[in-house]
Amino acid sequence: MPHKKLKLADLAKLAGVSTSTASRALNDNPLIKKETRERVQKLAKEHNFSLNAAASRLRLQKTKVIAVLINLDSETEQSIDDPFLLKVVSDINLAVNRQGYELLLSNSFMAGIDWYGYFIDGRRADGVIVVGQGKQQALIDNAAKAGMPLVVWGDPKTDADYVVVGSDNFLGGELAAEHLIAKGAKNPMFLGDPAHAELSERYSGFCAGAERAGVTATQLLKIDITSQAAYDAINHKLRSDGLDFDGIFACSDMVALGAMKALKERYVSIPNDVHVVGFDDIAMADISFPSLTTIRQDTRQAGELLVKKLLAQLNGQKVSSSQLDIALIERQSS
Amino acid sequence: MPHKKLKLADLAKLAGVSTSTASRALNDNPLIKKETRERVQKLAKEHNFSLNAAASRLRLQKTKVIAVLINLDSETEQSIDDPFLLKVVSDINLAVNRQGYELLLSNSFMAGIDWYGYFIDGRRADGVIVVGQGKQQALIDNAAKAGMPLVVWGDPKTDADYVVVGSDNFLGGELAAEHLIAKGAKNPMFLGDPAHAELSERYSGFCAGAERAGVTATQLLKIDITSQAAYDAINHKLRSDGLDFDGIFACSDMVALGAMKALKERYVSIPNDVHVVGFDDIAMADISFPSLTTIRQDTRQAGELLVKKLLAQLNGQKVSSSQLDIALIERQSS
DNA sequence: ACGCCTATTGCAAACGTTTGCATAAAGTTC
DNA sequence: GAACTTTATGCAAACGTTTGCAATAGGCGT
Repeated sequence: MPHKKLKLADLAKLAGVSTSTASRALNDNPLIKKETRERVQKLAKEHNFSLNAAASRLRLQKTKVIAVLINLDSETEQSIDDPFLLKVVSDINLAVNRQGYELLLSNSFMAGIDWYGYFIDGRRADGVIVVGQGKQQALIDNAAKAGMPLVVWGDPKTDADYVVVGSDNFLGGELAAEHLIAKGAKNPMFLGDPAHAELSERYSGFCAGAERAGVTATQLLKIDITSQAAYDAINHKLRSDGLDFDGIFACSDMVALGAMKALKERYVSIPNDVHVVGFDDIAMADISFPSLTTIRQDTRQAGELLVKKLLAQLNGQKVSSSQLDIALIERQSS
Repeated sequence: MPHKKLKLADLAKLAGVSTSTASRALNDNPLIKKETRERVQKLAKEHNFSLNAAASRLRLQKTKVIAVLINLDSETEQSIDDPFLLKVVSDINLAVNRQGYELLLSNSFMAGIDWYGYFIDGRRADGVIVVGQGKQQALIDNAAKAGMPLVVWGDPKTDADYVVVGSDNFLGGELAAEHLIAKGAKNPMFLGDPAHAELSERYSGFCAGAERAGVTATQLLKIDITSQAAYDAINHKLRSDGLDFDGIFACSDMVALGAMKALKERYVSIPNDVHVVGFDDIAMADISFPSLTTIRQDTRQAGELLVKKLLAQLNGQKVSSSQLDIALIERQSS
């Protein structure tokens, strides 16, 4: 069947009206008589008619598209591998769709230097959600200054001109520290890289919480945010320093799991010898053995909020950053 | 700075040429004198000029966009949670970008019933990559019959009118069975749901491999493809049947990890009492303890191939399904 | 000096919508 | 029944590209 493309004019002809009427009918414009509207809509459905989005976007100067820009640190173009990030993207996708928008999945590789030009001037999207603040925020700043509708997933305490949505990382760190110490840890250690905006907050919170609970000397093991790095670092530390810590607050669940593997291989008991707390609450946290105590980030709510704030901006409203609630989920690892 | 949008006509004026010349210059059309081309291009760069994609698409009848359609089984709109699927998407993203295309992330919720109408007639994308055959393939069939440029990630043995790229699932099953038995398993069990096209192949291969290795009686524990379901099912089985198996071939790593958790909680030794083999080789396979022997799927290559085949179709070439190599990665769980 | 070929550029139409404005038909008021 | 309002529809322009064709200029052979 040589399925030939219907354009609005064809549909209008079928319905015996003009294209303007057809257009308005499809948009349920009350200018058009109810019967006419319904007739056109029924016809459209029957013929599987769909508007040419390109033409529509050109005319409307709007795309009904939201771009999600994965902001990776690594210069080397790398695929994302932390399941948590992907979870965030997936939940954003859901929220975007629920609002009737489509999702353009992009990254710094495609968007280049001038995000405003690429997305907005280029009429590829009406607004952008940036996932991951990364270590350098200059490009985000530029885009924001150029007036690009923008929301960033990151640390909401960031003092910047753009809107950030994220968890209360500081509080998460506090909770983790207090929990570890309440469980008996005297020498808790932070595992991660405070160079990241979000992780820096977690680390600060961790130190503050520990101090408040009466532990002044905490360790910091600075590593990349991958399970492999965590595994290697713990192994190395055990070999060189021995077991001079009895609690770990890992900056992410993947990091925690990597650390736990190293501990288990050396027959360090979790939680008896070392208490472990992670961050994120990915699916694996519950499935690992022992299951992982962690700080849960509500990605579902995050997605909703990111999109809501972006759409508000598109509507010309002034919006500000906001923090998501987090919760400590106690499991076997502590 | 009230960054005002440059259109091609403005850029042309700046360069002192007509819009047609400017357009051709940007496309490096040799009709235009080299100097002119370079002058226009330099000017474009300086002013961060970018073409209005909507207008361009309208005129060209091409979008330079590839849609990725996540085909979830569940009627309930659910976010994806298997890290492997997300890995696939991420690698497709990479490959798509490398070809200069953009990626529209979509799903059955947005695309509705008539994929051809939505994506192609609607000028949202030039072609579609469907991730996941799922249990019902009618919609894929319809789209293919309507002539939609299409490649599916699934089981390449599927006898269908559309092009499928996927791993050699049958061989994977065989390798897993042979490996389990070589390691001493007498009563291997398959964990998964053969209703899925891909899993059915894995199961068939598993049975064939076992039989060839001299084990005729294999068990099948039919479960949803989630770690939680695996955990519950193994728990339930241990309680009701006791430990009447000594090898598990799980249809995915997540399933394997869920099963392993149940085993570990009941002090069943892995690999001494039960050998476990998974499928996919997600990051967690290496990080779990004991680390998980598994059949690796090459998602990187998958992404490349999916995109390559789709572009070939767009070029009018006839392409056919193809299989990816897989490999058994031996780790501690066997 | 003329015609012809090549190199470079510009003109104008077309892609398919949406919408301000004009129009036509029908109803209302005095 | 004239003037006016209301209701429903159509006309035509505009969104910003790309490209077939026409046009101009310069070079070259005779």
